[in-house]
Amino acid sequence: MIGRGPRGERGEQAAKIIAAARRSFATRGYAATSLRSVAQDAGVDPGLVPYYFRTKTGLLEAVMQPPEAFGAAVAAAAEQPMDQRGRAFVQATMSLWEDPASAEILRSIILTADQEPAAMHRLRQLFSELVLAVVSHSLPDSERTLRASLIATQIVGMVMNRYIWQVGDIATLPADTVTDLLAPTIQHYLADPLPTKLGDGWRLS
Amino acid sequence: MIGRGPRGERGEQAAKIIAAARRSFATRGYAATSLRSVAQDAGVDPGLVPYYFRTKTGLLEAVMQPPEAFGAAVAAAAEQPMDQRGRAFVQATMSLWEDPASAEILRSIILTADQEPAAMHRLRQLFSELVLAVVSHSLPDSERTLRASLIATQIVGMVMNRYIWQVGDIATLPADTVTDLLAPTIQHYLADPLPTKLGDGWRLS
DNA sequence: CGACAGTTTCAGCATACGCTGAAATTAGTT
DNA sequence: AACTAATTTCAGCGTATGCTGAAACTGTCG
Repeated sequence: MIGRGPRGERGEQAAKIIAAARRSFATRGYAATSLRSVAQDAGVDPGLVPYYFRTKTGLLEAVMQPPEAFGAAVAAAAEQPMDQRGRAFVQATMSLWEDPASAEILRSIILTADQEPAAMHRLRQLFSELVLAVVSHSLPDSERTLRASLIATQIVGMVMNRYIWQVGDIATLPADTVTDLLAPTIQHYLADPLPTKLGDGWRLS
Repeated sequence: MIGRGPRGERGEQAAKIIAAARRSFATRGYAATSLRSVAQDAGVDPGLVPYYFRTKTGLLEAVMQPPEAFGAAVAAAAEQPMDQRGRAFVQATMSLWEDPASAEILRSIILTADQEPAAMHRLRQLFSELVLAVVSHSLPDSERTLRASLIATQIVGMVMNRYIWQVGDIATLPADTVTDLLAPTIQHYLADPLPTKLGDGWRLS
């Protein structure tokens, strides 16, 4: 109704679309989100979405692109001395998820991982960027990836229950309490000896 | 082409539809599954789906309805003596997920939980039926639910990485090895003392 | 045989989807 | 002022969606 033609700064409408898409992907999920509804939430003409992002998966990739220094705190925890590293890692992960902007991106990825290869790829990437980095580099590769995978299970489980499903006590406790509860487990996976009887190719000691 | 009218035993077509829907919900997910594609996979006329299940969520509820003695082994683990219960619970959970039929149901629930309230409800129900039952009944309620929630985080994390996303070493290791690796953590959440500094209303000792 | 309830088929409605193409408008450059 | 490139609007194509309604068929029972 206002008329056609450019409006405000370049990329202003695109940013509004990304914000609205993030909100929708993070709540309704990817498949249940339509380009038309995104445009409406963004207060923008529906045609603008394909114009800026070409396809729906194009929009998804823009949504999953994190701002600068996204997991910097988590990566920094990998520099801590070994005996405090478990707790530092949990703490950094919690603060990442307690930030609504970051949580929206991560939720979008998790809720889309089983529908779009791009999201699955992004998830694997975050796994090796953030989790694998925390494990001691001086270990044999097989033990390094195993310990990282164990840590991932505990972190992911906390995330699903607290931030995705909001199920159980873990969802309502204060963040520091959750940190206190999980830090010992992460520290255990990080540095304690693991069960010795492992299958072929997994013998550690 | 064969002609109209009944075919085989009563409920035979309905069963084929449920089986096809389970397969699709467990892989593509709920929103990405169409009633027409389910009918095609089941080798059945599209009109039969609304006929037997009325709505798409009706079909979902049928899909989520487990066969008899679904989590019996897991529930039975709750009867074990306390010092072996952690390992028994992990073992039972693993065998539930290693069974393809059960895994299909559970995958359907997990992939749908964030899109349909019915699936979320079913998830919470499984949580209290299976996980809460394993914690000692002689504890104060607040500690009981907290320990159950901690166990849920570790189990859910393993499930997501191994059975849903198939990411990391945990996805490829033999089931018994995974059991060996996780049992100590579950046992810890089950019976070991928890950090004493907990927030208001959560002081344990 | 004839009524009858239960099942299968089929046509289709109303709506929504992702995406395209072209026209209309703007802002910036010369 | 003329020209150009980028942006916004809008109409709509082709396809798919969940679901409905009625007709055609089957098997069972009187």
